[in-house]
Amino acid sequence: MTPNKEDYLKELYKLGGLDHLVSNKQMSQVLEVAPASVSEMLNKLSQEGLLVIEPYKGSQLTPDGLRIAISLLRGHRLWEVFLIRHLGYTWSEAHEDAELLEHISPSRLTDRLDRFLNYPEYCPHGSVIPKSDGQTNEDTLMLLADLKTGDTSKIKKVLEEKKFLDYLQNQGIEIGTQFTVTSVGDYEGPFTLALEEKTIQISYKAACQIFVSEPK
Amino acid sequence: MTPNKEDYLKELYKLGGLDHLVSNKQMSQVLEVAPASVSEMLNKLSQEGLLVIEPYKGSQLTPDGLRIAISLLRGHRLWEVFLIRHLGYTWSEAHEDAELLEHISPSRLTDRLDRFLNYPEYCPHGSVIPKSDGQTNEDTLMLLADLKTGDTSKIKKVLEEKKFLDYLQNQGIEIGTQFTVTSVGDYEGPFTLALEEKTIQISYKAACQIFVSEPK
DNA sequence: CTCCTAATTTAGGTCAACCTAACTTTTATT
DNA sequence: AATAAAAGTTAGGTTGACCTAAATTAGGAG
Repeated sequence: MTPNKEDYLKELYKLGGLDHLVSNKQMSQVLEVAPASVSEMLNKLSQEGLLVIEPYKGSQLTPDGLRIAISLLRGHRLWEVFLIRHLGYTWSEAHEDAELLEHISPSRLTDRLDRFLNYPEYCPHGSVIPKSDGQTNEDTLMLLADLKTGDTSKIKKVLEEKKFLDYLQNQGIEIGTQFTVTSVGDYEGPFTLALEEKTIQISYKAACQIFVSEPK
Repeated sequence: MTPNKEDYLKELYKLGGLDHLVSNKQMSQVLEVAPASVSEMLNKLSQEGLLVIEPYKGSQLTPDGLRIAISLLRGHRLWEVFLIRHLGYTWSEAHEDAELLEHISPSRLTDRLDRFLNYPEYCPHGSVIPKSDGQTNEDTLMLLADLKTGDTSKIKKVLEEKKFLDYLQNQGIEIGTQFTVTSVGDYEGPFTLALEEKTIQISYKAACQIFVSEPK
């Protein structure tokens, strides 16, 4: 299992899990390789029994592939906790270096790291950290984009993408931040949020990448 | 710079530093690749200006190559400190996983790790940890194998090799352990050492892989 | 229901890092 | 100094992961 193949499995999981097939096009976009390269690599991985291909339709992880993907995510998120909690990383820095470190996550290491960090439930960006046995209970969250004016809620999870993370951190948004939606622009217009200390505006696109708890 | 090339530079440094040429044979042994593969790779690295080859004689790092090699060693040793101090690794486990982690050591990460660990001077096996700027003041030590009966000294550094490390740790040898040589076998016979609490015997070969301070 | 477009696959090629086998240079021995 | 052994290099081949270009399939629009 090379770092390369690991990335294919991880992205396949993130894009579809066990729910639905993932197209080669999506894979080629997130992995930034040519579609032909995706076909080729997926064929190898399917021969290894890690995923199943429906030709021209898409592919999906097998239980074996799932196990590997989840352990990568576990490593990634534990490393993020370490980098932010102990080394003073920013959100986006932590994500970047965790992308490298996740490929060095034998269970001997991740299990001990987990203990050292005192078994954190969430990564700094709000994603659930799978347990050592691969178990992972995702919370049911909603998109900020689906809130209405007047709703009050809490930031629970954000998608991990460098520029987006920097943008959020500059705005002062953190996991757990409580806010009230004070206005929602029409036609995918911006959301205005009242935080504890200040009011900020975020684009509709950003609102689609932020998960929040049920509003009250 | 791939992890592969990094390993060539690191081993070249460990085998010869800037002192003397290193033969391809040595390189092929420590890297466990065919001699022909060494020739090929060293050629590439010399084209990149990281080392100089004297055909049929051996090769040596340039200042650029040295810089990379030292930063790898720095990463390796800092990771070892972390693994042992915070994750409860044994000597040999720490060495193994540090071999992987060292290839993920951008200075952003190692410098912060260094600070987190409170700027340790030595790795758990007694090697000096190079500073961020590449500076490294090696202590002058002597081999345990060169001590005479009656000499009293302290363990300062041990070579990092899995089976050897396990052997030492089982014997209760640690960096800083004080001991007195109570007998030296003839013809490369074993050394008998009186530690604080007990007496142990170690082979001549082992005595050649242990560094100690000047006896008093 | 045909046809066009977008997605996918196949074919053929590159590059990095390895290998074995054959050849050359160095060195050590007689 | 001649030559055999050891070390190093060159040549040619393999594998993994990528690429472009060409051929194929799927699915929606008229």
